[in-house]
Amino acid sequence: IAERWAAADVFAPDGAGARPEAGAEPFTIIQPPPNVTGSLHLGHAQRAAVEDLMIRHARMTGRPTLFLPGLDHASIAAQVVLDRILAGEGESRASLGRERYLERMARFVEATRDVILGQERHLGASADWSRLRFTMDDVSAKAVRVAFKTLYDRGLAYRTEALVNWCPGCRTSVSDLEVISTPETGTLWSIRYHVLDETSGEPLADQTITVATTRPETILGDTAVAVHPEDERYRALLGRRVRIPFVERDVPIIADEVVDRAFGTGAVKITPAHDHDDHETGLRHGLAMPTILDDAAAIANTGTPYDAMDRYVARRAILADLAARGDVAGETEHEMVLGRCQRSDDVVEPRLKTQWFIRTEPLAAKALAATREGRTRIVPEHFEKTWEHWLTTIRDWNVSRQLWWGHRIPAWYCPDGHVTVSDAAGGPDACAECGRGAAELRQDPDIFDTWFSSGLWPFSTLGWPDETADVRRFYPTSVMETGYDIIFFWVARMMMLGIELTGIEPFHTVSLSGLIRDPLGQKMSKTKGNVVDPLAVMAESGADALRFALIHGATPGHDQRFGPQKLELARNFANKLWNATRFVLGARPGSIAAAAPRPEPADVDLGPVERWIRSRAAAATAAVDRGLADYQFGEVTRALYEGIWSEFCDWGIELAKVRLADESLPAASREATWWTLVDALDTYVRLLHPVMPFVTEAIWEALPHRVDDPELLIVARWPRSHAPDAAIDRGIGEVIDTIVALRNARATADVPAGAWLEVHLAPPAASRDLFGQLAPAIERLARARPLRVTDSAAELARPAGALDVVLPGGLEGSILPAAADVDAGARDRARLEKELVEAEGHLDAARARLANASFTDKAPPAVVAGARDRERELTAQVERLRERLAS
RNA sequence: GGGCGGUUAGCUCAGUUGGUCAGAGCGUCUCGUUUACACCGAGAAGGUCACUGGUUCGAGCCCAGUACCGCCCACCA
Repeated sequence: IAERWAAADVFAPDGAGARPEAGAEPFTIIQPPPNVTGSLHLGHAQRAAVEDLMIRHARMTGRPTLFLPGLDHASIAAQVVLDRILAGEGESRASLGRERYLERMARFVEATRDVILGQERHLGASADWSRLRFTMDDVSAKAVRVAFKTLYDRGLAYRTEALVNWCPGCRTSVSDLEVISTPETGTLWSIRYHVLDETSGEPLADQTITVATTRPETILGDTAVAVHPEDERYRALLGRRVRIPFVERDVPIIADEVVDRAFGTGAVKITPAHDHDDHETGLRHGLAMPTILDDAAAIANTGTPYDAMDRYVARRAILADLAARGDVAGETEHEMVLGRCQRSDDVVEPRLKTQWFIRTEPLAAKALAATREGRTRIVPEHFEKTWEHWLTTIRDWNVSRQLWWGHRIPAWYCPDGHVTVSDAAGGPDACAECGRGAAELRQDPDIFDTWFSSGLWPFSTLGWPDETADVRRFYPTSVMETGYDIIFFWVARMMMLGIELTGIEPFHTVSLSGLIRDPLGQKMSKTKGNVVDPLAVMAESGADALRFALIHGATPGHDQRFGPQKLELARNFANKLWNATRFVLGARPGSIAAAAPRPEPADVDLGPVERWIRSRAAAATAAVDRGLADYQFGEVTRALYEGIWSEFCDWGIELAKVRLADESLPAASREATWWTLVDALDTYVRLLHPVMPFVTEAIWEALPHRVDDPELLIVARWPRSHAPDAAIDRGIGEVIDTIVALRNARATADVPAGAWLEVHLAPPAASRDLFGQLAPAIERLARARPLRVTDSAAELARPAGALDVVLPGGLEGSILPAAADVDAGARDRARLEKELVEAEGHLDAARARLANASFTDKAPPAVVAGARDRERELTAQVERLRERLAS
């Protein structure tokens, strides 16, 4: 089927088969391009299902739709994966070198991209594959260069020495978002620093100041000890100096308000190059900032024996040596928060580095304005608070990565240290400041944070910065759909960069889905071994079932547990629809030729059942439209499940069967019934297509079409919504309630299900005709034969043992027992008694409500009228039940 | 330390303008006749909608507070 779609050229916005309506506004969806690091998981499948649902719906409404597929180079994630593979081959980043490493990466990516794209196609994603884009392709590369240069020219990108988050495992800096705060129990050591004698300048054996630290190895980088300015305990020591052990550095005791007197000893060692607070303190006091850790987080440049030791090895050694000197004053267990690398889980070290940053405050302000002023809407709404909070407390974004796989930062440095940022593919011709030739310039070895290029995705994929036709037509885009877990990483960056660089919000709606969890509610992860492979699921249950299950269980922004039961529900549903189709196709009256064109059945030939079937299909259309408009896709599938199964199959088809089989009716009537079934099925199949594209396309192929229908359902027109027929809905509703009540009575009385019993019904006057017309259907569905519809309850035949049915609408019935089973009525008495108790309860409540003057005064008239009706119905029902029980 | 979300039938969850809203699927218990479907059909049992107050004629639905659970953000050594 997917091949037929492709052959018909329906995926492109203006594909030959896509049939966009002239003048219709384009609909563009932004999907997160999956990482090229491996294969897709259920989260991707959910994303793709939801996105494809929106795209298919838009396409069916005649809009030119752009669903642009893509892949993200995922620099750090990809490197972590490749490094692991290389390790298995006995190689490493270092052993290969930059060039060969990148070649190896290209081969790796080539292999995984085919896997990923295959999975997306398998799912039925109706993307325009001819536009497949990659965040590392030439167009993206140009967008990255131009974006960066623009930001630089506007003073929004700057290079500075600052404390960055350094991951020793990945050997790169990472952004604040990639540092995961992890609560851990550590140790807080108290360490004595010896105060210097003011005259000799030598440390005093007996005068010390005790500092508290969780990282003793950073002692080697200490350049001060700080106390609170108003701390009486240390006032006398202010201005004195202490000697830092091992490095034998003499440093001042300074006063700074950052110190919390109540914490630890109230004195804190200051390591400006390896701690954020200390760095600030160091800047305030003009302290030296020696770096004592190398890229691998081993001690370096201290001139001590600890050099080259790993940070934790050094920590133990230093503690032991301090203890030997008698300078460890104590240690206590300490609950603290450690920053760990999102990718490698290594403890991140703050380090001083000269790197590139994006000034985020002005960008964030614009993004906030966009959501506050409603130009971009976030669904579900409550994420706006999270959004607000993050964007109002945002810090500058470190975009330099000391990795190889990614976009090289287009900044060149001349021997004099001048910076030249260029967006030219070949780099600058000369230093922007001193004019030195390109040969003397050296390009920054670093690459960009992978999210920098992802942040340009909505427009870089359309050809920006060039003024392409695609940019003009499809930008800004319509809906950005993704999981809420990357709202900061990706969504916020797209908004910030998009508004700054293009002057307009990149999309009008941000639709955030929840995460897929395993049946126990745990996050799926490879280490837990609870990851589900979408391909395996599809092999077992089909792509349609997977899509339905993923969409059915979801509420916007909320996680869902996913397991086999949900899949089974979906698969059964597809099966049900398939079987219903088989029935409809097989029930074609002989008077209709197999290839007959589909007529609009004439109103005169429609009976109540046919009108009801149409009405319910209309109701389903309205419900689906509502769900789609609100991004409540779970509501869409619920409406379809209910409409197709509980209404169309359970009642529509069953009621229609009677007329189809009735040879006494004119052929036109039976034909109208069949065409009505076809029509309803057609509507349901169209409505369901965005969720379950494959079965519906297959069913559609087998259905008779209208003259203006296209070959393929994927581009068939979305059903027009019209109001349900309230009168027929109410009437058939009564019939259904009656049949259920008759079945109920039969079951509770233990009358064999297969037995035909004589039934007398006295429907309310308004429904008498309808019951008369539907008598054959009631007969069949309630197994009531003969069935007599009488004008009043008084005429009901009620021999001994009759089963009684009393409905709220004023309807009564009797089921006459077989002669051999006169006790049936007695067995059924309990049911009637229970019904009486329930009805009385409801009646009491209704009366109490109406007795309340403030209710009748203040409630809307329609509500009061409804309550009156209900009271009347209940009163009648209670009376009749009492009579029946009394007789 | 802030913020957000959740708490509805044994399980998984719907319930968006407060007025038949107490629901669905699975599971459980009965029973299966009518050739679309046993991946099915019919019937049934099962909930003081976490708790406490408040607003209202009326509250799963709005407000305040409490208790658990989960998530996000957070540079206190």
